Amino acid sequence: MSAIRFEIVKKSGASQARAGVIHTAHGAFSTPAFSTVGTKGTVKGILPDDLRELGVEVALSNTYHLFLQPGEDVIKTMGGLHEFMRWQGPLITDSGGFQVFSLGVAYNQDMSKFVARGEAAGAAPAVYYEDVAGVHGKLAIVDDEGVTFTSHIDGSLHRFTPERSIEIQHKLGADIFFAFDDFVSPVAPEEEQIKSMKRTHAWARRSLDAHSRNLQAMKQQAIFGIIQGGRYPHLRRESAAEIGAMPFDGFGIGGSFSKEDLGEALQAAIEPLPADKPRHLLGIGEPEDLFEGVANGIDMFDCVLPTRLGRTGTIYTLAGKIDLRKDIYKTDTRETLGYSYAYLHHLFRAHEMLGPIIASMHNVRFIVGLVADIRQSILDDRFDDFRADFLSTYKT
RNA sequence: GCGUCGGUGGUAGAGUGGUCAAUUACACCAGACUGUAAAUUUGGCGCCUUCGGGCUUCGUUGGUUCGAAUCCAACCCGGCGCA
Repeated sequence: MSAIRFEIVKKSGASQARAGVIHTAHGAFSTPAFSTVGTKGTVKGILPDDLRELGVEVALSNTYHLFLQPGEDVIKTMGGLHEFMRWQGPLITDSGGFQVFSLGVAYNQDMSKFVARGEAAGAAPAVYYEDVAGVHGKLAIVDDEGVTFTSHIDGSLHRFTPERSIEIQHKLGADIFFAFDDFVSPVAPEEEQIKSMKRTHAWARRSLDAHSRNLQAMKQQAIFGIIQGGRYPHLRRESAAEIGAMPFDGFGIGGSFSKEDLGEALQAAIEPLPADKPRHLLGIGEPEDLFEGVANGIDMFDCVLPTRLGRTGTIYTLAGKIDLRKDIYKTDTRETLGYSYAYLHHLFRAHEMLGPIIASMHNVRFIVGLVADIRQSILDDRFDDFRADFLSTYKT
């Protein structure tokens, strides 16, 4: 039994690309799907009604952030996250595993889930998180049972275990949520990656167990397991085989990648997975990466980039990204959403909040629209052509 | 005319004898951003540079001093007060 139903409508002949529909307790969304990220229960700067008009069908929030503020009990009391944030469509929550990374090993390390071009795995700094937690001002310490962390908001001490993460996610009530996972630096050596991956596997089992003990939640909420394995294809394969054999409703591909081996990592991570369940590539969202993901069989994406870039003045165009704050857009007559680039340029220069709002809306529409076009191209059996066409003019 | 306060890099505004090419903010220029510690953030911002340094700057001119954005004098410009 699963709280969602995944219907595959079309499979591409030439690649692993596929188009489908996922039915949830709060309606359906088409796949490939791009989920906008609303970490704290809001897609920054955009009203739910506007999201819908921009083509958004599904949104993703975060367990860690909502646990800290306002707290899962407040949200449960207010009728659940859908009702609280007034988004009545399909909703996903991330488990907080990523925050273990970003507030733990990656804290103050100028590190993201993507490693710089050419940076080799294994070329890691000489210290790892168990050893340096606290010493280097990390906010999270990981052990096999769970993670102890201090709030980045007020410094208060908390602890997450897989069971606790699931309990919180039950209270939030998203249609789809993720198992609690762990991952390490993209440049950590293999033994660290293995250790972290095994921990993720154990936590996946515990997440599933915790979910299966709540029959009410089982009926309404689906749980996705997360595949780790870093940048080693054989670990990706191993992780996918392990997680893929567990009775999850779908799967997330987590962890870190580099631009060059994204395709290879995805191939290894997806091949062992059951074909009839959806796959979500966590946190990935540049146009070229979306194509790469879909080509390898990804059904769902989420990414902060449309809103983060929009908020800071950069918008997507068919020719590539442009920074509207630059002087050259001062009198640019091109328009988006009915507003000229010149006006947006002015709003950003003047630090008016409408600039980030409109630019975020533009980017969300661009990326969600792109994924919708990708879906159509799969239905029309011309995904590869569409990909080539798009990337021939889009400057990365 | 007399008195008084003041003239610093795009702007505001620190600095009041060496650690000053000159704090800081804003502006400007270039960059970053991939399960959001993010309406964030990094670098540059006199000229030249083999990146060691070199050269010219703090109204103007001259002076004191080993050394001046900082002290003195005259002049120019501005605010205010008195005539």
